[in-house]
Amino acid sequence: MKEIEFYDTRSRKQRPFTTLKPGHVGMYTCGPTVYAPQHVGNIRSRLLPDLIKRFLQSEGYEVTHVINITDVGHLVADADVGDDKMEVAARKAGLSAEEIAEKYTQMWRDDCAAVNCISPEENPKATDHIPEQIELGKRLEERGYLYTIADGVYFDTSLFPRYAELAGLDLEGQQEGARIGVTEGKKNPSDFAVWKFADPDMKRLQEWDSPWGRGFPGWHLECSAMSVRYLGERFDIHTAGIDLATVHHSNEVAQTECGFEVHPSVEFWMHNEFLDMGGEKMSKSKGNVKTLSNLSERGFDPLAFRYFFLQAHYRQQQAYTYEAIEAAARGLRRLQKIGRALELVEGDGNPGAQAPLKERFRDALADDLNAPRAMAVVWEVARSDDLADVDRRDLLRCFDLILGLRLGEDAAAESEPAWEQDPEIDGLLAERERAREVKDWATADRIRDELTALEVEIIDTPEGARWRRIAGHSG
RNA sequence: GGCGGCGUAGCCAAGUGGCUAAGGCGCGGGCCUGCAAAGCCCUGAUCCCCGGUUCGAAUCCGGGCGCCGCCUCCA
Repeated sequence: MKEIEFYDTRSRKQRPFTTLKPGHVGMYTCGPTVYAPQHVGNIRSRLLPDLIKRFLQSEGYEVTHVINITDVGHLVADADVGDDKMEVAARKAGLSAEEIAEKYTQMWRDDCAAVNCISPEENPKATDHIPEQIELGKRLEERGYLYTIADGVYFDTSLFPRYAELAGLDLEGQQEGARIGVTEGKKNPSDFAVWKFADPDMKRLQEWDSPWGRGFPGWHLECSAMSVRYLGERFDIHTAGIDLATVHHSNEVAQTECGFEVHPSVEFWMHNEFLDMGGEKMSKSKGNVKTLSNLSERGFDPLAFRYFFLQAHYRQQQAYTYEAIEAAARGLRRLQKIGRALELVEGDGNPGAQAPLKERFRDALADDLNAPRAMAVVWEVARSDDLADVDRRDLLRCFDLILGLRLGEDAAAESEPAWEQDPEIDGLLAERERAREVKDWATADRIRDELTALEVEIIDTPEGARWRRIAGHSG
């Protein structure tokens, strides 16, 4: 049994996992901005905390997981005052910001359920916590960290010596405005808005009164305010995509640690790497597979994405290709078949025989969640000739508590997709059946070829011939 | 300009100083099946290039080449 170790972005190393409160883990995850459907990269960022949670639960920890819903803000660019992702989406759809948020929040939750994520204990919305955010802003103001300029109230990062620590920034070397316009009046390039003033000429759908005037909170404020509200001023794990580490999380740390005078506010910063889309920008016009529903439309089980996720280490960029997803779907299906067949085995297993495999699986995950290594153990069990079936069954059950691949699911409930019917095709099939009865294989094969040309696949079963459409591979 | 990551068999991907370089998918071969599907078995790499350290390197160091990400309220 190895000690559990996780890589922590702040200390830039893998170190033994410890908790602030014995047996309990507080974990915060930066959740979705709900103005559009989530893409597969977002889902990867959702699967990381789910893996952490399942693993730690299997280790006996009680995990309180909080994922926020960002349903306000997000300026598209400084140049476009008032152009805000929520607002733009709402305007386009002719809906209110709340309706847009509701729609995409639900879509996100459906996606999470489709990849079998355990629901978080708390799933707070930013707009439901405006008072908490204002309260934190006031604390920062009282402690002298804020200053006001034309478009809002800003945090002076030069007053927080540890500002560059999390992201390992070289503030001197940063090129302000390298990718975005400079905001007039900021004291330091890294300063960020805690509260933005509403543009008097542009009525926003979402704005609130505050001690600093009417406006809306800076994006970073919500995560500080809500993590403290639900997990306390200090908690154990904070997860998100790696892109958020540099700016968002540096700012979050600044707010929480300055506002509440604590350090460190987060024990383990765990960031997942991006999917490598091969330099190809995801776009609907290109028909690139990029959302979970796109996968479903192509006939893939959404859990194939979960399997795909488990095949690579979370801190490595993972190449996202059609081929890889197809391979994952196939691997998943085979594993599920094995798991389901083993569920029919009766009897008790032998814990002694299971122990070594269990330990290797567990130790792989204890080593900064090395899921690919754990999966190798899973396959070893799935295909083992040495283990008794009861032991293979028990082991896969145990593993699947963490994998979440529904390996032992009731075969009858899931089973094969329903066999299809169609007068024309059924007619050809009947003709083929007659040919087969008289062993006229030439005719039977000719009909098979005809149907194959129509993208129809014939499967002979003990109950007779069945058919189904071959999943499309276009795009 | 600053910061970070990667380059291992056709594809995805573990391994980061020393057993025969995990695992999945595909390809090929075989078994089974009239054929096919499913299933089962077998099968493949000396680790981007060059130089160095070492008894010994995919694994450490230096130099190339190539790819990707962050520095934007992008996962």
